[in-house]
Amino acid sequence: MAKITKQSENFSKWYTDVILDTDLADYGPVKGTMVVKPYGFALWTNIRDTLNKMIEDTGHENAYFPLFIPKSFLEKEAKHVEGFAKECAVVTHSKLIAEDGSLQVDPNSRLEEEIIVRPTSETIIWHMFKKWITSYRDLPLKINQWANVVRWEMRTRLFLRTSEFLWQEGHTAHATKEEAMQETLDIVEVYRTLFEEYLAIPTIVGRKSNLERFAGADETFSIETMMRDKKALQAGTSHYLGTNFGSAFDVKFQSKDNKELPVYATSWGVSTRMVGALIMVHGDDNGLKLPPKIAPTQVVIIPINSKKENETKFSENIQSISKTLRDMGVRIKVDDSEGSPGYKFNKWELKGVPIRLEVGMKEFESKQVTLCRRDNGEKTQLNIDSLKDVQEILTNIQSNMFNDAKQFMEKNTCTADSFENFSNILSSENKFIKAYWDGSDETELKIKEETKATIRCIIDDVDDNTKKCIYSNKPAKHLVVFAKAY
RNA sequence: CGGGGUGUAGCGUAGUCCGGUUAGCGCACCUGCUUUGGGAGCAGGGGGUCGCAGGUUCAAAUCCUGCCACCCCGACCA
Repeated sequence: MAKITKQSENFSKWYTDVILDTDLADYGPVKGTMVVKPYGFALWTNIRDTLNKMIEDTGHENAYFPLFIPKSFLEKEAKHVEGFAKECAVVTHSKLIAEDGSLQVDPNSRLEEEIIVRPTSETIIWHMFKKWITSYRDLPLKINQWANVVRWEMRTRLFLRTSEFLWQEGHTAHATKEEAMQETLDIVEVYRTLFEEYLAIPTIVGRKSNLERFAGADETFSIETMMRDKKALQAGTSHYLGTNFGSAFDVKFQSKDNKELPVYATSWGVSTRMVGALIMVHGDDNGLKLPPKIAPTQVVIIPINSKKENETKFSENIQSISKTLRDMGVRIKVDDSEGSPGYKFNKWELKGVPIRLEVGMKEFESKQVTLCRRDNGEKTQLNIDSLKDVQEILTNIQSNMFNDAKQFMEKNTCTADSFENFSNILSSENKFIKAYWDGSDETELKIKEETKATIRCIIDDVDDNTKKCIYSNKPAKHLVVFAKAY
């Protein structure tokens, strides 16, 4: 395990170093693909299980739809096609021929209709919804699936943007516009809770501008987060799809009073990108820093008994400490591998384990453990009889990490009253900027061109004429957050 | 696709301009001894079709031709 690049030297390199050195993931052989290694998968699993419970608790059911989508399905919703056409993996043949030890595609096996590897599942799900929805009694239909999707991206980065990624995608169908919009917003709250209470990541929530909206949505809400380099990461989205997919797939239902009515839709998702957010929001020069609630290992115990004194009693002590913690429901690991204590301290700090307990002869004799916190580096002595305090310390670390991140985001969010001021901030400090915007695509594009900052989301609407657009100076329609984004 | 690079052991590299011993070094790995409370030391050891194919030559990692792959910067994006 080599030393990682400092954040201040090269943040991108730091990010990659951390992922590779902590065994979260590795590169796959096909460009843009990623192997999620056991430590990374354990982290993902914890996030997934937490969110899955929240999704089920809000009345959604899990299901699984096919990976393969007929090409014609994607053509049915005009904007959806446009948005995804340029990044689809396409299956065109079904056979290979072995020739002198090499494989050739069999030209005779060409498929009549090409198959798309799903970049998202709206089309296939609405194809099925047509079969399932006929009456008001079938609504609302609230489905979620955990799946992999493929988007053939030009530039990829571990966890943030890979050709294939894991996610959950929720798809719901409703009888009214109001109900669908409420669902869209309810999900935003579910995501916000996941981020703030479990991942300890503060969020900014708002609507997307026309240009940034999901292909096929009438309205997109996004969860925006600030990384340690002050760049924004869109960490989750919830879309109000109106009747776009309902009408594209000809889904209608009969109401109580026997009318034929359109079906309203939502879709929403979060992905393995969350792991990237976790790394970049909390990590420091010593590596990962994982919030206790989702850390694969919450407490690592390092036995230190180099001289192998009193071995039996010593290891009984370690076992008793482990058992006490395990019985409390704490996820622990004892590192009794070979290697120096210093090496292990650094290794587990790098891996972001919230609490390290050092137990050597000193501690053994005084019936104590040395407790070191990953969030602030504090070392304290803890009596063996007070091990139950660990639970409370974990809770404290969790909230401390959230507060740190929140403070960081607030400190690096400002307002701008002129475009000159606006550009200066972006070129010198790279902060989030709250500013007024006239609501036009044109202005948004010009600002992006000149500063590389984009509208992350709309946080408020304006209807009096006193507020002016930061760029055009025309009457403002919205208060928005600008930032450079991943 | 436009611009710029790079391919030598698991990783990082020297050597290429100017062809010439057994392709060198660091990390990692293996063995042994000494160590072990903040990334241990010493000694020994294993691992290479020098991206691929062809050519020039007594001799090619090095020169020539062709191909392939990957990386960085731009448009796309959970």
